[in-house]
Amino acid sequence: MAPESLPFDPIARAATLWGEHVGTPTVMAAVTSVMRVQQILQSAVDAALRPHGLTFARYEALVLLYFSKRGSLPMRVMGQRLQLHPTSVTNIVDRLEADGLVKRIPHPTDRRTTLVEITETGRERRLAATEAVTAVDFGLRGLTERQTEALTDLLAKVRRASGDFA
Amino acid sequence: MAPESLPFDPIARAATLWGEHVGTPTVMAAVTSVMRVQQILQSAVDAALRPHGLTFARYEALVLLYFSKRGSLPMRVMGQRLQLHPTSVTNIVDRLEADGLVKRIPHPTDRRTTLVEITETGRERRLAATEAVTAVDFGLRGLTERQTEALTDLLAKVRRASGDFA
DNA sequence: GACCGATAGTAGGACGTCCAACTAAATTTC
DNA sequence: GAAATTTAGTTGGACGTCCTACTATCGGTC
Repeated sequence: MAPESLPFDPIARAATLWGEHVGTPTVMAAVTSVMRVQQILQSAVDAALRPHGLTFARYEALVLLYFSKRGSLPMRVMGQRLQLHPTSVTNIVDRLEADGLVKRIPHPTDRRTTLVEITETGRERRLAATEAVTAVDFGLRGLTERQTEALTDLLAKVRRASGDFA
Repeated sequence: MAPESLPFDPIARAATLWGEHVGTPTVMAAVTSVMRVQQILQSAVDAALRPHGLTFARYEALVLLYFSKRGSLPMRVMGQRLQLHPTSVTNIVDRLEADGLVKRIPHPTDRRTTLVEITETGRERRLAATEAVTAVDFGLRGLTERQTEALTDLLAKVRRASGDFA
């Protein structure tokens, strides 16, 4: 979240900061923009979730469990779905569990595996939080449907070139 | 950084996770993509900088000071330029100072203000780090020049709609 | 059936970000 | 000129992310 209103254009800043030193200014402007927009989106969502005692990361985990068939998933699978390091999953589940929104239960056959199950409280919390998140529309109101698709397409190219989509 | 290769497409994931619940699936896909690409870029840059004992945040601060007229700036100005909370600036300057790359000096007329000055060591470190960063080209190799500009334009719309660019 | 590599999860630590609360100093107001 | 307000920066705490290292367990292989 920007700490104050910003009298400085970060794209101009990119040019100032980097000039011809790193790739083309064009590339730097794009990099800076991605970083900045991510920050904007993250802030908007987190602000909407704060009254509900959730962060975006924990909310995503909650949603993931909610839509799972049995309402529970192994931690490993959560990490894959949410693109998170195993230790991050541990962290998030710790906090969700402390709030009573999920609980850890042993896997019936594989004793290495821990299942995380959403609780009734967790389901209620997800519903309330979703309403809050829906209201902000993820801060992407600046784009038309078509432009939103174009943005996704361009980003997909980057991700493909970087070996995302495994 | 993705902890492992990812057998799961986060865009499909967005649809799965959110469905019609939050805005349109189109919007969610874009949000997810922005988040993910930011992560990719951040990881690529940080990996390039790690051998030089820097993170992207600290590197940006170093570059900012390097290109400043006097080689020094008030912390407040650094926060504005880098879009950071004052406490983040304190944190970053603490670490840079501990590494001898910058030093704090009092402002000549305003005793509230602390100036941060890049040291000779800091200048050398910036040079080496910039070479490393240049090599990764910021992970945006998947786009043509024209596409890179298009990406920046789309993101600029989002930022404008969110009150960025103050 | 005993080893041995692969897999699931956790512990501890580093880092960057933010917020709330605080001190010190400058500026504005009356 | 004194009081109130604003501004600059720090401290302490919360959070999410990652990495390295570790334990426990599973599954092949011999």
